[in-house]
Amino acid sequence: MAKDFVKREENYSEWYNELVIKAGLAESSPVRGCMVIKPYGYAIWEKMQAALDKMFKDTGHQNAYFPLFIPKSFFSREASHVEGFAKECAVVTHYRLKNDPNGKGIIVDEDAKLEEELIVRPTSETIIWDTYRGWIQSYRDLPILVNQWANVVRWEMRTRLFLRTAEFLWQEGHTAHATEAEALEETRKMLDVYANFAENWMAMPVIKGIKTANERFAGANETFCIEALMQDGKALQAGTSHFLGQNFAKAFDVKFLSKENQLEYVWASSWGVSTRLMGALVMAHSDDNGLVLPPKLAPIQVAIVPIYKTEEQLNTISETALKIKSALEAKGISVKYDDRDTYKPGWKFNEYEFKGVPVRIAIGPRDLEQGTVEVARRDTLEKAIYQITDIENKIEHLLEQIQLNLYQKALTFREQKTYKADTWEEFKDIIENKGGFVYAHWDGTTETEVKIKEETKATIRAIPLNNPQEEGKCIFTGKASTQRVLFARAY
RNA sequence: CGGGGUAUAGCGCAGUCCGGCUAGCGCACCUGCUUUGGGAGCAGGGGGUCGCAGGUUCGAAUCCUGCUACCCCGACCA
Repeated sequence: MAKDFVKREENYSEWYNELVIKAGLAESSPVRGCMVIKPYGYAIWEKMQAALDKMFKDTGHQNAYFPLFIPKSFFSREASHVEGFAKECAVVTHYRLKNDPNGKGIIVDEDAKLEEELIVRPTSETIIWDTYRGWIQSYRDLPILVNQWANVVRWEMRTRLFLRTAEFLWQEGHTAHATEAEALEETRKMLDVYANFAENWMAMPVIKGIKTANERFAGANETFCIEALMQDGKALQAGTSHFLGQNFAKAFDVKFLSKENQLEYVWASSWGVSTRLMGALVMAHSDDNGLVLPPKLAPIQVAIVPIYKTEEQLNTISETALKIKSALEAKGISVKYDDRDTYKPGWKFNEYEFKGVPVRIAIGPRDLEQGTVEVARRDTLEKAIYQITDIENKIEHLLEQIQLNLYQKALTFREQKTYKADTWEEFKDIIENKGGFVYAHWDGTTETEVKIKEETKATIRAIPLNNPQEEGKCIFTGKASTQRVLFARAY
């Protein structure tokens, strides 16, 4: 596969697209902008889900499920929310089809028109807050800490596999609190959960920050985000956590009686990550030989390939291979022993390399004589001879090393691609010619932000948390500024 | 929604300008033999409403009209 595969440097988008398709992660579907997630891709998503779900449960959340369809009127309740999503909603208008009386095919039955159109959810704040009204009367009913795993639909103009599809899978947490401080704390806590997941599971370093008003979620008072840098120097928003204030409580009339017997509006947060993380994972680590998966998210962590000429050889090799397999599995390591005789070893080597399997073990007659195996690691492509004795601990250690190395590699890359710009010329030069993150002073106005975007396609990705304060002048207007913000071109 | 492009086997393409025998090539697939420590070789074989619908013609992948889908660049976005 790698032999007729587009190189990263030649065309990053094409490289990404081919990789996703040829590694068996996903493919586009007959429906505009939609995507089929194939078994291998879904297996990775399931590992992500499992890890995230546990983190949500560990922070006191429960899962629930709300309807796919939202009455149109719900959307207009929160003004900025409807404005933000109106342009990309799929709408259900009828509920029945019939045979075309004029002969062929099937048509919409005009008699089956819905009184009120239904929106296919682009996000669930509205239906959830409508529901929460019935769940909340007193401060004793709070907080509500609920997450839902679901699909949502946003009718985007242009789509890209995983990064932007018309329908995508995600989780959305929706919490309700008695106080502003508690809701804010929840918002920050979940941002930390996301950052932790990105860095420790995906091996992808992220910048935590706050979005500018211009980039804020429609209906939020504050949007927190984690931003990652991809290998082509473009930024990717990997997760968001929103402080919604009392906006949705007011729009859906969700009040509670406080300890002090006062009727008050509920405070809210919402937070989500999506299958976009799959795209991030691919773009963060993979190379010209294909996918590179961090061990913690690899569906197959170790592939064992036998090398043999005769059936007797295969039988003796299998004996050793299966012993190694169960020793590794006893450690919780997922292993595939690939003794298919329909493919040759060289073909299998490339196959597992292309699919990003972190560790490959090859066992041949030579190894059997010497009590060794050949171990190849995907991240560095290095091969080494290991004694079989204590192999499970050595491999376990190696997987940990690979996980750390991938993170370190991505971090080093990001640091190399992070710049400071003090003048407009410098800023434009970096954005145009180098790519990456650029820290620069900004006068704090949306007007300037929009103009910078128009001229350079760079947007403010975030105002980093704990951002050092520093006197300076806006690179665009020259007006006074107190801190640098993070700019980049983004996906 | 604006600008550009493409549509021929599972994938990638040639053929279209200038209509003509049975629509080709590479990869993949199937069978057989030889192979197996980094994508094997040889031989044989299967697979096509040429995007859809009309039209011109003795004859259309090729010319004309209409439609549809997809890709790239913008605007929009996780």
